[in-house]
Amino acid sequence: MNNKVRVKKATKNLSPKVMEQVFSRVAEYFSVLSEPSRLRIMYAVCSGEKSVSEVVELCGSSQANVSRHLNALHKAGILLRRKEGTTVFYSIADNATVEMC
Amino acid sequence: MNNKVRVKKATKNLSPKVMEQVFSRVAEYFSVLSEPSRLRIMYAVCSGEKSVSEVVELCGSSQANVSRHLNALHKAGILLRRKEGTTVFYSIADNATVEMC
DNA sequence: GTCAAATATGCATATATGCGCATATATTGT
DNA sequence: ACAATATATGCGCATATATGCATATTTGAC
Repeated sequence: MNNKVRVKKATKNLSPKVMEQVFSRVAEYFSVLSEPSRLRIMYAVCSGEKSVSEVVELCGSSQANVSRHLNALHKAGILLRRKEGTTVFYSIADNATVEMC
Repeated sequence: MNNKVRVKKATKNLSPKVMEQVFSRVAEYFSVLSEPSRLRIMYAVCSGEKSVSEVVELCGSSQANVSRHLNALHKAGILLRRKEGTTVFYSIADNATVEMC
């Protein structure tokens, strides 16, 4: 099945309003991945669950920045979050994201 | 092969400097796809080659904006460009990009 | 309660970028 | 050469966001 048919099938039942919402969501998703700093963080985390301070060590960015970026990646559903005492661990939610990058 | 091993294999021979360049390129690629207006244009074009004015009709944005966005998508290697007289046609360069969206 | 460690957040600033507007450029037909 | 059409681009503005700095918040140990 060619691409034209595939996309048509996938979107034929969507109203223009819904299409706009889809565009917004997809754009937001890509937006989170559109910065080298966050990709560096993704690279640090994709080898296994890491705490914020571990990512700070690996990436060399400031703690404040890493915390913000990890939060953004988490809110976008790209990273999972696990709290253990005062430490917060982040890990890849879906390997497909890493494959894509 | 799990993701950790895959990424390690894919990056083990890359120096930190090269890694940074990779991050920059990937980020730039995602950046182009991180706006609803450009995704709308992608959706217009993914059903088949379209001229600039056709995309303007389909998207409802201004001619200037559409032209800029098409140019950006072309420079990122996401769209192909074909000139015929005064008309410029754009088309999807790689279906994988559409699949991804 | 107090202290220390880990993480998150408020604020100011610098940079980037999308958009509207007007205009430039290129190509075809007369 | 001139006009008409299609496309591209320069400019200014408004908005978004990454970063550094300081500080707040949360949790565990004593």
